[in-house]
Amino acid sequence: MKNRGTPTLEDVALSSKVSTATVSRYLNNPEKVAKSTRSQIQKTIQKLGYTPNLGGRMLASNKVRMVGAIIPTMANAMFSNGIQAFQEELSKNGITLLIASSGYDPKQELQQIQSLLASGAGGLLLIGAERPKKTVRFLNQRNLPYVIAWAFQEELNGYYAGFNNRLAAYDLAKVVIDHGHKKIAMIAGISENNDRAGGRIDGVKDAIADHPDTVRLVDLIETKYRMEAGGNAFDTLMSKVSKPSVIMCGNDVLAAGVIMRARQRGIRVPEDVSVTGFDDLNIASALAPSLTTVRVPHYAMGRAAAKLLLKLIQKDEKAKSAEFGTEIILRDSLARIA
Amino acid sequence: MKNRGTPTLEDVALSSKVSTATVSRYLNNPEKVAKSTRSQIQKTIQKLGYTPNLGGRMLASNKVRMVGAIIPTMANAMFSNGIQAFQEELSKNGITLLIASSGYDPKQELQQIQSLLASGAGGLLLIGAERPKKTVRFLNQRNLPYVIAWAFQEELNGYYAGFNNRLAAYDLAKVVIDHGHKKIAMIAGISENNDRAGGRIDGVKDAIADHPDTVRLVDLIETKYRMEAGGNAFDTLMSKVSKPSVIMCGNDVLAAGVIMRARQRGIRVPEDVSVTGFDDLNIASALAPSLTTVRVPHYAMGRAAAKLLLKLIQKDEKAKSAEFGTEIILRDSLARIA
DNA sequence: CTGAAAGCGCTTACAG
DNA sequence: CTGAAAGCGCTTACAG
Repeated sequence: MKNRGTPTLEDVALSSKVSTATVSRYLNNPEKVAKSTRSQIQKTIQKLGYTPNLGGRMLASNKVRMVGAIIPTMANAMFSNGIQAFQEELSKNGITLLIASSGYDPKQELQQIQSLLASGAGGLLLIGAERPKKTVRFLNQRNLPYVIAWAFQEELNGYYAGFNNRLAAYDLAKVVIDHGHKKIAMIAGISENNDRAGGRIDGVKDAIADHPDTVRLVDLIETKYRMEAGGNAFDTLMSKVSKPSVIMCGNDVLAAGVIMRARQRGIRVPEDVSVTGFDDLNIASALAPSLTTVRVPHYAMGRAAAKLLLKLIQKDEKAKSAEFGTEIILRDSLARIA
Repeated sequence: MKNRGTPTLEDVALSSKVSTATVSRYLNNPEKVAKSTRSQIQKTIQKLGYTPNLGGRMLASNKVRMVGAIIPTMANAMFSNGIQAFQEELSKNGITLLIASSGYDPKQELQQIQSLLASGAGGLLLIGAERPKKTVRFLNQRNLPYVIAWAFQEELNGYYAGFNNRLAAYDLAKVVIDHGHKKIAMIAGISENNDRAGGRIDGVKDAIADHPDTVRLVDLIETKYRMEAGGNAFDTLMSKVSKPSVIMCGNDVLAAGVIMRARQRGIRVPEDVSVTGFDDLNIASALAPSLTTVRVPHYAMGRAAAKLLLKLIQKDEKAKSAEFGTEIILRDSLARIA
């Protein structure tokens, strides 16, 4: 014992009259150590109150002990469920989650990627497929396993655990059109640097393009995913001459803002204007009227992302992207019109 | 370059034609390096895509680089805002957040504490003041700095960044009673192992005890913080002979469940029964009727928790607990009755 | 302002 | 089943 406070593996070895190699084996592969030696070491570890030093371990071996996730924001239910599932699955496999947020800013995302790598992340969960070349280059150069969630693009390479935002929005828009709506407005998330927001816009446009002579997009506003912003966009839309019969929102938070503001303005949903959302957060069913939206399998997606990332880290050849379907949840905020 | 994939500090040194000491200085105290050397190193770091190896750093110095947070659950907006703020503040100080969830289970909490420590956490954020002696003993034995958030108990030692749940609930209950309510029911979170849930119950009871002859607690149901559970508890309450005039909920999620279920049952809020929440999540203002609740300064609290923890880690003598006040937000779900 | 060198605590072939 | 020893990538007095 070098008498320096925290006991080291060497202290344990000395005190147990074995080599450091044996103590290390005891720690990592106890079955490779003779029973009698085992109990001897066990005893002195107890006595000294020894705990392995992470720095030493990390340096000497290259086992992945941590994985990072960078999400646009935590202050929002959109990612909570998925991340919870992701973390649970990692924890089951003895891996710790490092987490950071980018505020939807690609520069911050790169910064946080670097920061999490510097903190020992041996793999990464990223949200969405769209990011600057610089970031992708950095990732590839480091040969870093990473999984993209909340998106799925089979044409691009990379590993995904997600869903097709464009298709999901297309399906919802088709249902909206089937309900007789011909004047559609959209309040979307900001599509710059956000392929999920962009995909949802494109999906709505696709469905409208199927009916070029009858259905049209009367307005499209991109704004932040905040209730207040949704409400403001609603005011803008309703102040125009050509009012929509339905407002399709880029997510449930925007839709909640719209429904709330409509109530304040004395505009009835869905009698005066229909509203749809995206995500099926808790809030969707609690709103009045309850919200027609797209259900995203957040929890399953988060789990799948963890499993996929774990496979990539183990260089498992069978690692394969997972695509999730989405489901349209019809509730009261969407009216059928003549 | 040893041509082994990940570039090391030595590769950077070689390629920059300086010593490893200088590169290390550049990384840790750039001002100690000549400007021209600085930009030289900067360039080759960029070129090689170098990121410092955590194991090496940890082994060579004892700086705290990571901090852990263990929260009951991430799949819930209750903690999102606070954790977001906590993470942002850490990030500003170059510290990475390790995160884990306990599922409200003290055993899992201890497990996760050990796991985060083994992953290099040099400090911890914990939720609530109540935990088994075993856990507290472990924490103290390791001499580990930690901050307790979402609670504040000046009589106990330890460091807090939080608020007094009991007092906040007491204040709200007083307002409820001032509105003329005499038959109060409460749908609370599960108080076992949860001092926040317990404190809120006690606060309501305290206020009722101020009016022993006129006001009474007609019912108290403890249940999980889920909308569905809130709805079910509502059904139970309304099936009893002695119905409450107001249902005080342990948080906004439960209240949302109540309001939703009431709507389904054709029971009007607040005409037939009033409802209150706790937290002032986004959902509170979006509900119909909008929810009277207690606003908790989640964001400020998260930031303060990070600042406090950072001070503790730096052994700053001025480290001091921070108590936050809460605010009652009067909205439409609470009626004044005769 | 910079470099040579020791050392942080562990793991892991390799040899026996 | 066990040990001697090299080496993982970094930081930090110390000397210049």
